[in-house]
Amino acid sequence: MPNIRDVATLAQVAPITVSRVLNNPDTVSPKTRSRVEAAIAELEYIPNQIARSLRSNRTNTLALVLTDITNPFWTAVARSVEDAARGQSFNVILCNTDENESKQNEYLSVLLRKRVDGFLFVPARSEPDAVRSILRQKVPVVVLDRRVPGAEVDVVRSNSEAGAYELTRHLITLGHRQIAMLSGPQNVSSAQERLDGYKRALTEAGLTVEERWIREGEYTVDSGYAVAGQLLLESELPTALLGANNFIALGAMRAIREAGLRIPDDISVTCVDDIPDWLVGEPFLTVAAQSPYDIGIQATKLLLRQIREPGVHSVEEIVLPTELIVRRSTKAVSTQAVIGEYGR
Amino acid sequence: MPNIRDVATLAQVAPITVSRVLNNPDTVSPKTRSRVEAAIAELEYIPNQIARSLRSNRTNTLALVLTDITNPFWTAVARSVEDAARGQSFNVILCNTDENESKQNEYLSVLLRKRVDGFLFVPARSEPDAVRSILRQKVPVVVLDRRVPGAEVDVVRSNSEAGAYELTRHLITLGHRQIAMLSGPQNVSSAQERLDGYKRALTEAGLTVEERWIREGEYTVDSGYAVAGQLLLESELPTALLGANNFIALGAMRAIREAGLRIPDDISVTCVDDIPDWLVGEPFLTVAAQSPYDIGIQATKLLLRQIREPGVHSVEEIVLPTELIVRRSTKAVSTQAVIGEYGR
DNA sequence: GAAAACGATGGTAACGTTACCATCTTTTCT
DNA sequence: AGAAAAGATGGTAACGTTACCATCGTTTTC
Repeated sequence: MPNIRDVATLAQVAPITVSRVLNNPDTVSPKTRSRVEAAIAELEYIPNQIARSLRSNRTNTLALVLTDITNPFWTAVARSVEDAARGQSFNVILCNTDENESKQNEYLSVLLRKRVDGFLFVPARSEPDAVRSILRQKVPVVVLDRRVPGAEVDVVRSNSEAGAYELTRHLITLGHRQIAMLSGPQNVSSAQERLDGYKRALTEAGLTVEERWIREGEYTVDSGYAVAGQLLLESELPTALLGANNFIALGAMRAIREAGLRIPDDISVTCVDDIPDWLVGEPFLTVAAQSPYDIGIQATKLLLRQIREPGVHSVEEIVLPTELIVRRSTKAVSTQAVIGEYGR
Repeated sequence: MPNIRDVATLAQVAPITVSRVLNNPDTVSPKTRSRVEAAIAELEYIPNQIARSLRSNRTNTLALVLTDITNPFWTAVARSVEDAARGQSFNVILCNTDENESKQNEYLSVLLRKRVDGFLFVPARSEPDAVRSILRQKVPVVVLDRRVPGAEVDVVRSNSEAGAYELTRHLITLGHRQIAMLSGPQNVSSAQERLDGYKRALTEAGLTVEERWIREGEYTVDSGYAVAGQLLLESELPTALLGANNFIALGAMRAIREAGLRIPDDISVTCVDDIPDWLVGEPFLTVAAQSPYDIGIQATKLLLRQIREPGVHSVEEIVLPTELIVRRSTKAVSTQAVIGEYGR
């Protein structure tokens, strides 16, 4: 592969002149410039960004470290981040951690070595150490989807507490009293908040929070399937089920169906996180929808601002609302008369 | 950020010795090594991969250039590529081209400048120019999902022709005679092949290929919606509809539903590409499923082989089978007795 | 017409790392 | 004991680019 010197030799100029043609064409006389451009074309010269990065300390690359691109929520985030980054001529390195801390830390270490210009980061746990290890190197970070108590860092997330609260209220309004909460891992802030929202709705409605209806699992289909399976073995079944995220609910739905029960006739099912309606023929799940595309856009904006304007910024926390979308997976409890009113 | 020289100074050794501790620890005496390691820890030194890459001509980065990460098919490919790359300590840069050629070419140019070690590439068109522009720089490439006549390049793809053929046969066996083909863009090989498979099945069954049942569109939900909408305005409606990919079928399903028709009672719908069953509560679409995860794994393996063993390789073409999965979106034509036999 | 300003171009060094060869010390062998 | 081999460490240069300063020639200014 030819380098800038080869071009310079062919065009009979100094390497620096070639550099100028590439970066500040106006500072080179038209005559010389066209000679250089001809040489570039003839050699099919492609500037070496590695060398540029070494000089400039800029890679024009962002790291997107998330749990699992396979979840449509994260797919949408990834798409929006890539869109926003592209517009500012940044590329995106994609990393799936599967909420696995050692995998996550390995990624962070490699990415720091690669000198990415910034991180869009979904920490596997609420503990601030991982985020701090980035901040300590003075590399810009924006945390997505989760809070990290103890770290001074920009965060873009949804209002999980309110989302779970509204869903629970929706179920209560439909007459449900036995509402199971399939919670996410409690060392993740969004899972905590969703559990909090569930509890608040019950308490405000004058109902008691019963521990037997609360089950903790992972944010995965398999975990939702397993935990719901367990729940369905009990003598008393819930009339409604709140999944902490879409995957948990999908797994639970499978378990429910395999147990020979019908949704929503026997059990209502709902969750935080939507599944894009164009993905499923007829959208079915009642959900508290987040706006993953927005989250990605906003986070990338914040990150690029940190990169472009170093100096000290105030720490930003952007909390986006969730939207209750009532579909066919929830239904009034048959044995009870209920006023069909929700969302307030 | 400290560099190798800072570490060397603190440990009272030469920079090269620090380099050795990092890359060939055995060649340094235990005494010196621990002194260096202490200095590394104290300074929180992070080796600069940029400088390493400049010397070694290796970035340990792959480019994944696909059409749209939002399509679950590509999501699965991306996931598998990332998994396979991680195992060999490579990172993946993700790029969405939306089948837009200028976007694609811009990406290729940036990625070549970044000196990625190889490309996993889904070309927007069948023309070989884009692939050739990479090959000319002697950068390893593997093409995904599509053939590129005229370019000597490794390809990993599904047998689209057979997939469409089997689906069409399935429909014919169910008694359908008015089978519409919502085809993909004809400058993409997979779309051509799917149309070919459709035609072959009709011809072999002694049916005539009627142009009015063939409509070309993009591989998107919106396009499927629009094209199907058009089709439904005609005086004679098809009894079955074959979408060239999942998105086209999903769009068509929306159009059909909005037209007040029922699937499969009024129209059977089917397509190439599955939608992961764990994503939808109850899988509904009859499809010719590809194996996106496999495609990604195989392609990454081929690419890493090219990278690891430069020399000349024979050009590989890996064609994976599709699998006919019959679900509830297809049904025998009511007015005709039909033998319920498919797939041979 | 001389001084000043400007425009165009080039030389050198530096970004951080490591390959190559050189040097010095220690161990092994006869 | 002396020579040879092995082990440990270092100096220098190079990867490809660009910042900084210098130089040269031309144009502008009074």
